[in-house]
Parts: sequence; structure tokens; C-alpha cells
Amino acid sequence: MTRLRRDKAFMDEPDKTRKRRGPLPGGGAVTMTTVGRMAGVSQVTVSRALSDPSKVSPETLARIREAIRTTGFVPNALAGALASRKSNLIAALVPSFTNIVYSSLLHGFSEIMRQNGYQIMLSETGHDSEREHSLIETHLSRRPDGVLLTGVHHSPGARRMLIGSGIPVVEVWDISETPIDCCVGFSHAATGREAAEFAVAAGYGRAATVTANDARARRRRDAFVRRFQELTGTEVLTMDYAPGTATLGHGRAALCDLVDHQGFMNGVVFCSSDQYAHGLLTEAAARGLAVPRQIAVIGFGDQDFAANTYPALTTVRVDRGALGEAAAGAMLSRFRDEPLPDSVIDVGFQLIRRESA
Amino acid sequence: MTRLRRDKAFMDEPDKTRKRRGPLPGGGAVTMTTVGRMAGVSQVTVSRALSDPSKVSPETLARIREAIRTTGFVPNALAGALASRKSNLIAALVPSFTNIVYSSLLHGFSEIMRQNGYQIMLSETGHDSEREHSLIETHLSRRPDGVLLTGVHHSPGARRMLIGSGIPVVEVWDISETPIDCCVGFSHAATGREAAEFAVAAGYGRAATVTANDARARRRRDAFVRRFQELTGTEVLTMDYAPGTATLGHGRAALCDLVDHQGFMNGVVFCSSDQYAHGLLTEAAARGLAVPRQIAVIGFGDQDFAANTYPALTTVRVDRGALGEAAAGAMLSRFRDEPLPDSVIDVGFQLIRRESA
DNA sequence: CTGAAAGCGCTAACAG
DNA sequence: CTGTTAGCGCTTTCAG
Repeated sequence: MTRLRRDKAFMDEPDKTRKRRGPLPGGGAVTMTTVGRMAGVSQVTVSRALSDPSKVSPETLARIREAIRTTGFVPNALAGALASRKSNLIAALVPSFTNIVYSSLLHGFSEIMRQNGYQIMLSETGHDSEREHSLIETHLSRRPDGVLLTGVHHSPGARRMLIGSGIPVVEVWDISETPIDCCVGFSHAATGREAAEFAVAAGYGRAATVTANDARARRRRDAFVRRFQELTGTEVLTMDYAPGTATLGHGRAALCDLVDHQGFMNGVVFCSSDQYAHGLLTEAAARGLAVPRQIAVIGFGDQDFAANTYPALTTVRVDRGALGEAAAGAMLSRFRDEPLPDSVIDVGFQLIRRESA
Repeated sequence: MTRLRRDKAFMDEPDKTRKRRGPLPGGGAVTMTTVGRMAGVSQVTVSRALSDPSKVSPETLARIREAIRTTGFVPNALAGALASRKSNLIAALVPSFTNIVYSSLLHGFSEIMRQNGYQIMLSETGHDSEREHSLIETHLSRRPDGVLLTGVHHSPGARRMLIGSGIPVVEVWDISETPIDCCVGFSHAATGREAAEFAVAAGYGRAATVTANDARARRRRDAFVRRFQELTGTEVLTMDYAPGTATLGHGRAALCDLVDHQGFMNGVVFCSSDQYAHGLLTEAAARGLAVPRQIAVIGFGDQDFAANTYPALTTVRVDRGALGEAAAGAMLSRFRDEPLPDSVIDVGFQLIRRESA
């Protein structure tokens, strides 16, 4: 076994670097200095061995590795980030963890980012702009290398902070003419228009909407209503719900309202989510209504169950995983200072016709 | 698009602290020193003003606040964490973001942690132990104040690192006699046993299971099978599926298998998730089978749709939000060095009888 | 109530 | 290939 070199580093000439007045708790942390001393090299060499092993001689490297193993050394990325001004952290804000729409998006995003050495700091805004603002501030204090935001509407203060931070900001799930930095999403209004055109083409003369309390859902609804009326001259019955999360149960209740209280029948219902749509389908089945003849249903999201409901759900598909990956791609381009082809990336959507409409 | 740059730092009196040989990029960051200079105080005073305003005179405080506003100063938490050895970061690892089971758990957890000033670094392990190991290492390098893990089985190396880190570790969703530090969850085996007892008491003489490829799901199944056989002397038909995620579609396919290929009828099916269960219900409806007379179904999870399926789903409820909150509570106790009542917290579960069984 | 000094553990020049 | 030096921006003593 190699003899440890007994450089000065190893000897205890009164080491001024450790002379602090009152030591902080947890003083026993293993640092690069410890490892270096053990391997008979300086701290810097340990740093090099870790960041670029080819810059260190094989023997030195081996000794350093050995020292790392025996000490269980884990580098302090906080210190590294402070010194290098690169944290390899990404701040991500989503309205909700539990909404599959955002979590699948996040899944695609984080997977790519992880593969590229980044970690995600995640928080929920709960659709609350003030909270978003304060979360942005907190997250920026960690000096992330980039920020992922959901939606394109943010408080002026938040925008200012983000711009001031000088780091890439990617807004997802929505597109805007004036992104903070860049955005990747699709036009919610376009989905509503297309659904309306589809409904009319399919021959539905009556229409209703069931919408959650969400700005984007409302944009889809408004576009649907406008286009349907434009095309048919017929009013659309709109029903809004404001639950925490859209559930199948709300969808069932919506159909009850529609049928029992609004006298709606023989028409198509455009829902703001597949959950609602599935609820309508369920209630229709419970009542023995024929779908799509008496009640036709269009969902939104093409969630994993949509193809297998009974009858199968006609819905709007957005590939959320791919959207997340595209967002990651945009952010990585920004990191490399590559010119983005366009600061707004429209990933589009697809109306999937199945059996429910 | 144009990225705005920050304002140039305040005034350039020859500042020795900035005399580095080659300046790093982004040198214009606003620091406490900048703010202090602007407010006519030292950097330390700015630090105090932020961490404990009562330690600073009102006038000074006002000037500092003003300076912070005009500069748009955002403290550097990286530096703060390095100096104070407290990062206010929590590392959290879950198998998957998109599985509602984990995301709802996380929701409860992160909400409490956020209220207490902590932020979450989140990663997906994808049920992969090696990946978990490497993620733990990466996360530990950020010096989190605590770690949240899903499940109680971790590689020996991972355990070692975690223990070596000396920070609180909370394992959730499962309980173990030998947690790394502490765990909060429930006994999966107990849910299986209870479901079997329920099934027998309800008079079902035949039983089958539909199980996802997941260690905990298997534990529930095994307990169900054992107990059912113990009680009735009848074999249980077990069907395993190994999809990425359990979907309604898989559940439909499972019922097809069960009925068409295994000749299963007039019995109860214990599913490893409500998704599967909902699929069985859907397929039963599509085939005109009577539920629960011909096919009875027990789910797992009591997800938001469970009470509103048609017929309503009998299932095992675990309050995942509360579980996450309890986990946060345990971690906070650890931070405060309070003695935990017990290092293993069993939050229990509840069998909810509705209409499907 | 305020400031000076001394690090936290690491990376970035620069010089052998 | 390796070491030295000088910070990164903050918190923590200790001393007014």
C-alpha cells in the first residue's frame, strides 16, 4: 500500500484556517481538505479529481478515491455553487402536485433535466398569484440556474424579479405573445374552437359546457361558446364549477344539473377535463341515457383512462410528457446560450374522436 | 428575446473585496454589501435587519428596506446556508410524480414544510433502487436539513449514507420495525387481511386478486390470499400485471382475463388500486354483469372518484394527505430535537364499504 | 444598536 | 500534474 506522503499539509503546524472563535455545531463534517490530507494532496487536487479526473494522475486519483470511500465524503454542493455561481438547481412552480396535468408535465421535464445534471426544487402555487410571487422570491434566493413556471400570467412584481434574476425562465402549458423569456405550450382558445367545429360538423345542434374554476379552462370554454354560436346561431348553456379539484363526482352532479334543472338533452357537452367528462358518462350510464345519442360528451386531456371509459371518451389530447420535455429542451438551449428558434413554442393538440361524441 | 440585465452595483469606490484576478461572469449581483453601502450601514447590519429586524433601529431598518426595494436585492440563500450550516431544504424522493398516491402524500407533506420555511427538492426514483441510491447521494450533497423517503427498503449503501449524514430521515407509506430514523405509514399486510376478512364476512366464497408490479401491492395481495384461504379453505386466483402505471384500461383487461380465460364468476376481486377496480367495474358494465352479485370488487386507495363510480366502489382508505402531514410533523419534531413518541407511526387505514362489494 | 474579523467548503485563476 | 491564493455572499463571534 502506498505510503502517505507527509507533506506539510498533514502536519499540524498551528493551522490558522481552523481557528474560529467558537466552533459551530456539527464540526465533524468531512471536507475536501480532510480527504486531501488523507490522500497526501491538497484540497484543490481533490476538487479536480472530482470535477475532471483526467486532470489528476492515476495514482493520485486512486488514493483520493480511496480516501473518499473510507471517509464517506459527500461534496458540499452549496459551497460549490457559491464559488462557481452555478447551482445546477431548477426552480419549478406548478399550481398543484396532485393534478395529473401538471405532474405528467413535470415528469417529462424533470427527467430530461435530471439526465443533464440538474435537480428540481418544486413548489405548489395553488393557483394563487400572491403565493406564486412569494415562492418565486424564495426560490430565487437559492440561486437556481433556471425557472419553470406554469401559465403565462404572473404578477408584475414577479415578472420584474424574474427578469432581474437574469436566468432563463420557461413558462409552460400556455402560450403568450409576450413571455418573460420563452414559453412552450398550446393555445387553449384553439382547442375550444376546434371542439366547437367538431361538434357542429358531427351534427350536434345543442351544446353545453361544464367548466372548472381555472383561467385556462375558461378560455377554452369561451372559445367554444363563441365558435359554436358563430356557426349555429344557437346559445350554449354554460355551467361553472368551483371545486378544489375536478372530480368524477362533480361531473355526475353536472349532468344532473344539466338534465334535471336546465332541461338539457340531445346535445353535446364540452367539459374542461376528462374527469368531468367521465363523470357525465357515469351519470348517463346510471340513468340509462344513451351516449352519444342523448348526451354526447367531449373531454379535455386524454388522460390514461379516456380511451377505456364506456363508451370511450372523445377528447382533446395534449402530450404533456412531451411538452415537459420540450420545456426542458428550451431551458437547456438557454443554458448553452443557443438561439432558440422561437421564444414561443406551440406544441399543439389533437382532437381524438372516440365514441362519446 | 432580449434578456434584461441587472443594474450595475452601486458605487465603485475601489472595493478590495472585489479585487479578484479574473472576474467571473455575472459580477453585478446585488449583495448585502451593496445594500448596506446604499443605506449607510455595514453588510452585517443588513443581515441582521433581515434575520431579526428587532435588532436594528427603526430608522436604520427603514433605510435598509428602502435600499432593498430600489436594488431589488434577493438574499443568497446558498451563502447563508453555507455559513449557518442550515439549508432549509428538504430532499424528497418518491417513486413517481404522476401516481396520485405519492403526489397527494407529497402535497400534505410539502404544505406543512413550506409553512415552516422549508423548501422541497424533489426527485423520482421510478421504483429503482440503484437510482434511488444515486439520487440520495446527489441530494445529500446539497446539504438538506432532512430527507423524506418513500418505502422502507433501501440499499445498504443508501442507508449508510443517510445515517452518516446525521440528518433526520422520514420514511413514509410503509412501516418497518427498523426504520433508518423514523417512519410513518401503515401495514400493507393488514389491509390485505382486513379485506379478506371483510370478503368472507360478506359471504363471498370465491376470490381473485388483480395486482400491479409493486412490492407493497404484492404484500397486500399475499396477506389477502393467505387470510382468505385460512378462513375459507378456498384457493384465491391471483393475476399480476406489470404496467408502468395501473390504469382503468388494465382493469378492464383484467376482468376479461378473469372471466373469459379463468372462468371466474360470482366472486370478489381484490385490486391493488382503485384504477384497476374502476376498470373492472367498467368492463362489468360493458358486459352487463351485475355488480356485486356476479362480480364484486374491492379497490385500494379511496381515490377521489371511488365514491362516485357506478356502482360506488368498496375500497381501502388511507388518508394520504394526513399521512404526509404526519411525516412533516415527525420531521419538524426531529428538527426541534423533540423526542418522538415513537419512531414508527402507524396512521392506519379504513375499509370503506360501498356498493361494489 | 452597530461594526470588524473570521470563516462556511468550494472553484477559479495563476504559477510552477 | 499540483499547489497557492483569493474570493463566492453570507452568519457568527466578539468588541465597542
